[in-house]
Amino acid sequence: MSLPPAAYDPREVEGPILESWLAGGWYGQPVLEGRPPFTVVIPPPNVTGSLHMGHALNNTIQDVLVRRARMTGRPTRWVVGTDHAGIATQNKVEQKLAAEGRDRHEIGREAFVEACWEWRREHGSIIISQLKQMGCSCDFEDEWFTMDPSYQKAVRKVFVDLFEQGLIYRGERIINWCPRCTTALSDIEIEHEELEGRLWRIRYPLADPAGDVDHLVVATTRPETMLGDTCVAVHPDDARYRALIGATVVLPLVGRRIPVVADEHVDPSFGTGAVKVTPAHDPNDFEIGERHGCEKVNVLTADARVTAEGGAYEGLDRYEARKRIVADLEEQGLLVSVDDHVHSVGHCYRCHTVVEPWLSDQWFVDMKPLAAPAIECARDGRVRFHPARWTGVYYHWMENIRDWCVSRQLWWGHQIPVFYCDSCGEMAASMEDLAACPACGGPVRQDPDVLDTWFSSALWPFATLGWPEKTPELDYFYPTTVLSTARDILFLWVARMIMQGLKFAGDIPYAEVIIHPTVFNAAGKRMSKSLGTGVDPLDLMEHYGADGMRFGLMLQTTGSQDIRFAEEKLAHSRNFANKVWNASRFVLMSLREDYEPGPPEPLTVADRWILSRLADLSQTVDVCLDADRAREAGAEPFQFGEAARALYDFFWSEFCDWYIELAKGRLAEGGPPGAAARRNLVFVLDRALRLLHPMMPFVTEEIWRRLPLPTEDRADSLMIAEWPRGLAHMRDPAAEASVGVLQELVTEVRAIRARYGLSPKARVDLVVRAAGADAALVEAQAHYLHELAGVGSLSVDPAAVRPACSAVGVAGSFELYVPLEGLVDFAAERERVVRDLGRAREDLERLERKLANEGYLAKAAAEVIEKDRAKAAELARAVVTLEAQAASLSD
RNA sequence: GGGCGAUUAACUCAGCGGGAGAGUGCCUCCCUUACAAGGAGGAAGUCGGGGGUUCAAAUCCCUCAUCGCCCACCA
Repeated sequence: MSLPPAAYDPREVEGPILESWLAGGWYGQPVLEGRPPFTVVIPPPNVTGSLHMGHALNNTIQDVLVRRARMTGRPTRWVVGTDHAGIATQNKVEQKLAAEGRDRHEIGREAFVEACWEWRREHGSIIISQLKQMGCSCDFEDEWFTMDPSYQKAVRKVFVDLFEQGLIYRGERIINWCPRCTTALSDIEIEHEELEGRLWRIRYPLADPAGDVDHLVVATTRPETMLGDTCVAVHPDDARYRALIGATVVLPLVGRRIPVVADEHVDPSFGTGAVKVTPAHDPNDFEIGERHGCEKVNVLTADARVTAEGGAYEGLDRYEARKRIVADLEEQGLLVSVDDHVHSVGHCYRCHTVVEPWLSDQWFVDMKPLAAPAIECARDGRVRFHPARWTGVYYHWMENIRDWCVSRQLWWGHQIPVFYCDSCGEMAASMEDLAACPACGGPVRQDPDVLDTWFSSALWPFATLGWPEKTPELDYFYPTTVLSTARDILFLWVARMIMQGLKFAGDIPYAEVIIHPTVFNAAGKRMSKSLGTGVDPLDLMEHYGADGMRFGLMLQTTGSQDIRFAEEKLAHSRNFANKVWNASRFVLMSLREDYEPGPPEPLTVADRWILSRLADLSQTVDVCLDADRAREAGAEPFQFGEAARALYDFFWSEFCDWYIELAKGRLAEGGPPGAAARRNLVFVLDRALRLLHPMMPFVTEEIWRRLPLPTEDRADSLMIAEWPRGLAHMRDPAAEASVGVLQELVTEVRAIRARYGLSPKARVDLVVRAAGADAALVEAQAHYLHELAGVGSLSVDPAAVRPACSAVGVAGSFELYVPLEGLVDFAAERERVVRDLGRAREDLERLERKLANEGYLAKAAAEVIEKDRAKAAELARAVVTLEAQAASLSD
């Protein structure tokens, strides 16, 4: 066998591994009755999208869970696909047309929709291939799109059922209107931003002056809407205006005579206490208008220009109209004052244009009946959020839910399956397209609007398993196991999936919801392609490997709200992959021709120690990644960062830095000790690779194949090898304690060597003062001290005194001396010893005070007290030792 | 207006009732036949301020400050 390269090169390795995985048929697994499935649905990325850091993080999380579950033997299904993304896609295609000098109205609806499909064919697979590149083990054989024919059927069925049950209705309401996208938006598609605006105070003259009162003053942040004012409202108890209730004012610039009405909604303390009411352009004003029977005058067109109702201002853009109106009012002496005023302004979440509250006919879903069971399933614990604090956010939204405006004035999307008859006025929702009116047989036309994209994505967990058909997959894989997603779509998507799942699939869509941190850039800004503040995951994979990126992300995934991502953070993950590669290379190269696979042989304390540490690691990883195991252990589930850290520390610090180094001597010796060391190296490495695989699939798979360890279980791929279990019996606290002592001794001797700049080849003698069992413990480790600390002769003596010309050290409760003829800087040694002595005395005093405290002795846990006593005893010995050393050095 | 989160070593962040940790960076030494993308050693923090609970607080409670996010019919 040729020697594998010393450096792991992801660029060379990942491609072929990926090919073999895709060809292997392991990604999506079939129904296997009798075994619990593990199902995840991917949050479907927009077809227009390409991989960003949020996807990289979220899909790493999902893949870690899916890969682990697959190894435990659960049939796994990770449903993948893309979202048609109504507005986003329509905007892209419109931009493309614009670049060609055309627009959608010119080519017509049919051709436009075809252009969208064309876009999808060209761009839709980009993000899917990027997921593959990351190593995501989705079921790519079963890729979904939210506009697939069967998916369209599911969407239509949900609409028709809701319609027939009276849960969908059409109505004229104030909705959020994006004048650039020219469509309605739901409330949660609006992004509010605090902006510095103005508060204008405007004089409205009374039609019939009463005494010396000939006007009142209203305050507004949007003066242009005055064109549509149909009354002025004051609070009924406001003494300033009581006499004016019922009076008539003449609307400036327009001349319309409008009443002054009394309404409880008015806050007398804001502005002037008198509100101009524009029922067609403000939700509150709409309500007031309804209560007082006021006219609704729409003064803005779909693209936010003034309508004919605006008289002289007709055709002006809303902001131009504002300027002109303010100027005209000022000229007429009706502008009382202008003040700065900070208020929050809604923007379109797709194009960031300021939205207009606008009166129009739209379709709404009655949400309260759907919300009730969705609240219930979280209350009774069937659905759990992680971190748990999101549960409260979810309740708050659900309990204050408002009806959902689901119609969009777009062409790309699921067209609303409602047919209107112009002859008899019939309105019918239908699963099949209607050619004639079911009531009168007259001609019908279909509603031209499409449904909110989120209406269809809400069905994702069951529509992708075949619903409304009763498929075996739906029966087996639904409800899904875990959903992992970003917090910004908790309401837009997650909450609605829960409502629709309960309503239509008859069960919750998933039991566990992971709300992962948001990825920000190093400056703490949201990563955004358009702003150029993002990091491209593809570049990261190029430089650090898919494993480096994945592991780096996992290390940073803690319970915190966000991740400030800086590229440098990935370097040590890439190095870690290389470390794993080299450790494996070492273990494999140390094996002999005659190696026979078999169970581990815990021959020495070092063997027992590493096996114990491995058992601990296995437990930690399971508790961090498996919700059931976490609950058994009373721990918070889904601790990706903690699992990654445990893997990293175990592999690098414990396995590489200590165990391999401890084993080297025996490997060179050969014989039964060497054979045992090989068995243990193979066993521990094998299990560690399995535990690492979900987070670092490529390097571990490459090792599995290229450096095949001779173990019993040799699956074709590490991906389907067995997940380690049943290691708990290897726990060995005594071995862990012994190796702890050894580590302290070695570290202390190394520190002495470093202090005096001894060459790595130079041997030193070591004198340790210890008695009884302690002495035996140290003596038993003579050869390790030899190998790891360059100790030549070791002498353990209960009455040892400092040899002349020796450096001194303390390791735990051991006092040790290293004779260094002619080398020792006594002044420096003394200074160090005195410093250590000071610290030890302080620590000891603090502990003694604590141990003398009656409250502490009465109330603290027995094991805590025991631990402190042991610690105090050790410190007391250290103080004695250091005092003696200090004294001996002062001669 | 309501709510949530953050504030720990120069930087980025873990830890969240009983010994202040990691990575990066920095200093010293070492190319020791797994790995220089490495090894060994080291310096570095009154855990944002102030109260409180407790035998014991970075960790729980209150409060203040700063930063970030979410929700809300803030004319």
